[in-house]
Amino acid sequence: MDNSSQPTPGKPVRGSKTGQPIMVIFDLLGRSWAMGIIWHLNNGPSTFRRLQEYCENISPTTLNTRIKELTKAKLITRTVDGYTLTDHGLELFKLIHPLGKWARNWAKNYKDT
Amino acid sequence: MDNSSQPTPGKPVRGSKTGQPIMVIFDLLGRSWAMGIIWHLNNGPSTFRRLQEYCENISPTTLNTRIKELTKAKLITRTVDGYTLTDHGLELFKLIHPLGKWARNWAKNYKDT
DNA sequence: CCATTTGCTACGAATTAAGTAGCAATACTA
DNA sequence: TAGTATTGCTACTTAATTCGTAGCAAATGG
Repeated sequence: MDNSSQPTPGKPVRGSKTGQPIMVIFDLLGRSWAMGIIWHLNNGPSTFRRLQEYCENISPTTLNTRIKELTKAKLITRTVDGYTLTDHGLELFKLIHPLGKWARNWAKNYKDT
Repeated sequence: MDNSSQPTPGKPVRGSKTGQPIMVIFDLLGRSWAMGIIWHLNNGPSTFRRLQEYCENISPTTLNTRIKELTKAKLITRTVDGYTLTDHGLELFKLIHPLGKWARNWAKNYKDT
């Protein structure tokens, strides 16, 4: 399979020719559905089809691509129960978790104006 | 200008037909360079050209598109000194700031295996 | 004035994502 | 144990996004 666009630390990515970790993560997470997949997997392991339902309207092509990228990045893995967050993935989830509450407040103000 | 793909709370976005705030934010930030722009603007106001330098290799087309989206979302704004984070944008930056340290650790383990 | 710098826009090419169909492998059922 | 359903994809075509380069109008500087 083509591996060329897998954001890897130390290799050129969007935002950093030298592959700074934060830019690697931004490149990885800054792709369609990536953060949503991590968000949903926090609720426990999911099969491919279930993940497809959770992410409304995601195409199998894109889901499969994201799964492979996130797996190579060791943020998710596949178990007998389905796809699940790794320890790294869970840590990452915990970091982005506060976005949920913040986003609700942001949305409220968005409407106000 | 075309407004149709501006992720807006309450309107269908990638990941949520009903436009849940967190999915709106994921749609907004899950586009190329979006998080990188916010990251760089934390260092203070930047002109268009300077932002272009900070974000290595970003095309003016994409930068301009992202700027418009983030401006409509009230995360950034334009002042006499250049583009800068709004209060909302600064809050958001503070939330994603820990990703920097985490990413460095993640990258370390990435190499280890 | 005249030269720079700035903030873009235009536009074609390349890359990424969407959408739909369907198939091979596994799990379940009668 | 043969038949049925479910799962995890792949194939393929079309649509949308992003890139890359050129360059121009407006503001700024000398």
